[in-house]
Amino acid sequence: MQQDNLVIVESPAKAKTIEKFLGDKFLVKSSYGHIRDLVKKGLGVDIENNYKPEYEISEDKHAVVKELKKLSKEAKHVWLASDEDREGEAIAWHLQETLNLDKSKTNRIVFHEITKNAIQNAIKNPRDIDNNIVDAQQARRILDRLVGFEVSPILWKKVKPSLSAGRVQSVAVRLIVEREREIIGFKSESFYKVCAIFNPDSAENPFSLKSDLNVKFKTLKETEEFLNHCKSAKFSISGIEKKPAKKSPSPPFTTSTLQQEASRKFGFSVGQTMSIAQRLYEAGKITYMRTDSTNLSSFAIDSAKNTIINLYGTKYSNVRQYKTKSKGAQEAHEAIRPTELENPSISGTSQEKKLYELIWKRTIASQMSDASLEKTVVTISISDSEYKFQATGEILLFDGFLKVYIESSDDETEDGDSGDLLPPLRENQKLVYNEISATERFTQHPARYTEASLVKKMEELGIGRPSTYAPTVSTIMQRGYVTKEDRQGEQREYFRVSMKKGIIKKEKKHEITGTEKSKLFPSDIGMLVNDFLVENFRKVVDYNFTANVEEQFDEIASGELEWTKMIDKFYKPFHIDIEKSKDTSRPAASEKVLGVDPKTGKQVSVRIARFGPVAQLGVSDDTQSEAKPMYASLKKGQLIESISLEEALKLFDLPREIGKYEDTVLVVGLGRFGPYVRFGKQFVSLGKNDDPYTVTQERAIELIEEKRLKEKEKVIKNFEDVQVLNGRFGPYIFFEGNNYKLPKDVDKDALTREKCMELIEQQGVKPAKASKSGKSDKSAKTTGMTAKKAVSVKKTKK
DNA sequence: CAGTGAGCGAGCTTCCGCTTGACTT
Repeated sequence: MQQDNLVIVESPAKAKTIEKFLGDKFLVKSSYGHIRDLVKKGLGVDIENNYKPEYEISEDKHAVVKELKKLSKEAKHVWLASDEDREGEAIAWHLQETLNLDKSKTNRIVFHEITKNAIQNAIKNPRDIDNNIVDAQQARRILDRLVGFEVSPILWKKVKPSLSAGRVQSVAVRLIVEREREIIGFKSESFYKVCAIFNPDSAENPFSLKSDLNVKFKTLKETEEFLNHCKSAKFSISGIEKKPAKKSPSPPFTTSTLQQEASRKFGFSVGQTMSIAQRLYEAGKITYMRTDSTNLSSFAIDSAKNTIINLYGTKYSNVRQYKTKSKGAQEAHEAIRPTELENPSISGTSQEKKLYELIWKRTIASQMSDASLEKTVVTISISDSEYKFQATGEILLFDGFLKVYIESSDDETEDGDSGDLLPPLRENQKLVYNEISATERFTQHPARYTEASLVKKMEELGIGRPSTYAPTVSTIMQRGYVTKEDRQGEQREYFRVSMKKGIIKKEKKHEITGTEKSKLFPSDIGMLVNDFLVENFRKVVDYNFTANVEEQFDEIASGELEWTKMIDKFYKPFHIDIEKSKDTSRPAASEKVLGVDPKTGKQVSVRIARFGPVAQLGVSDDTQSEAKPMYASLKKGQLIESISLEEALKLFDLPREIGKYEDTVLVVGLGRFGPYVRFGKQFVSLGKNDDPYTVTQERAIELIEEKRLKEKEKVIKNFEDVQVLNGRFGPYIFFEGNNYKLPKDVDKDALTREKCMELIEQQGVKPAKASKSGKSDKSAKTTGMTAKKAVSVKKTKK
């Protein structure tokens, strides 16, 4: 059966919804995003020919294009209904070109909400493709290609193959590198924070009042002087100030704010959040999840209002319109919201439920009344002193939106005690102290980025789009520029001085500081590449570069600027920088001399070598009399930028001998997968709590025996060249470095060598994996396993 | 897995933004 009208949208889920609204004269299909792009191989831009782009149908889109071609030929009218933004306009244009659509029967339509009314309205108000907007997109695309494909090859040559640079990713890396340098350069200072607990001086209405001193002392001496003064001082309330305050809800979610809240509240990575949201979207539970708009449709506002009145009453409802303020927003979609606002929860996995409920709460709260509070500040003066104590209290007069949703914040401040209820107090009331205490605190370095806070920063700078935030974060990790890591904190000493009944007590205490969870750290390569880019392509990695070119794209879109002129103006000087950078020597800072080893007098340096960052003891171009230099890989978490001479020297303490067992030396070392004990040719991992620098012979022997026991249990049958082994996924056959499946119905205990060979032949004999010469059977086994793994990885990639 | 760190130089890598699936171990 053939329909008169073909409507093409970007997303299949959207197509499904729209089809319901349009009736049976309309067939709604999806293009699955862009169908055409610059050629995959080579630059794809003809520089000599006024930057003429060379497009091709994307690899995975041939089937879609074929189907759409057929359907569009059959249809009487084709409606290009891609999103109303730059990319959407380009998608419509590429469709028209690729499908060879007859202009007389093709129209471009857009709608802002997915309702029957809006869509029928759109059909009534068709237009043509706006070529200026298409040109703006082409300029964007071509600029990104020129930057990416001209700078990346320079990195392959100067630093390492397969690296990459781009308008978005390189700035993201720069943010992380520069933040790390701020942290490295940060000098923490300590100060004393003074708190007091007061009681009334008469016993009639007992209470205790917590308060903070309005100054912080720099030294212990000052602090003790102050406490001494307090011994005999008189305290009284010199002021009570009440101030009304209100809090307003945040706007509904965009992609970036959803990623941030899901990260803060549930610890989701940005990729995780997006894939859960994708499932909710496909199930029709929420609106589109890649959006920069905080706008809600009139339908959503109405039904939020009804839901709020039903659940909480009229005084909780407050209809609000939000304006999107992020840079470069294109507003093709609504904010992320539940499709049905009357449903506070849904069925699904626990993650889906959590995310849905978060979206529901945020959306509903955004349409609720302000919370109103009363803040009270009580000032307590001290006789013969300028200093004052202050107690603050907060009373919630009306909860409003807080009934539903409380937003989390990135900087979790240590003292969140500003919301206490104060006891009844009066001016000039006399107080006595119960305890006055001063605790040593430390200034904090700026926080490292999390995935989500990086996205927040990128959005502020207008870098990247909702559809690329998560992929960009994973690209810079894949390239090895940054890693997401946990770090264990360190113990720190601090003082606490307290006074009760005139007696001053000084204590030394301990706390753990510097613990990091899922934070982004730059690698040495990341720092090196960043410095190279900043030095040679300052303009492109400038934080304002995107904002500047966006302004020009807007001018192209409004017809004030020709796209080829804009690109030419950018490319000419850019390409000169490319040529210049080829002449520069290897990026600076590739080697750093730390100093001299006091024991041997040899030079200690660090650099990036073929297998990563290493410390080097000695100089390689020394005279023949010198021995070859020694090398040691840097440990995880150590950076060339910040490693000290002492830390570098310590790396050479391993491997070290710790004794003998069964006439074989025991050597402790640090491998790629952590600390180990080597016993002859066998390697045994150290436990979590074993320190390779202090581990004893006894402990090592214990570990070896443990491993031996495991090995014993591993072998089920041993026919010398063929073995039946117990593996992670159950028993399997091992032969010539390869693993073979053991069918479930075979009794493993009754296996013979012949039966094994039969099973192997059935599965096809795999080529023997040559083991490294001079290795024992056991190590041959392990190398065989990895070799097989590597092969299968390659296969899936193809 | 647990070494290595130099060197011939084939053929490969790479961007940003739109969209979803497709494979198993």
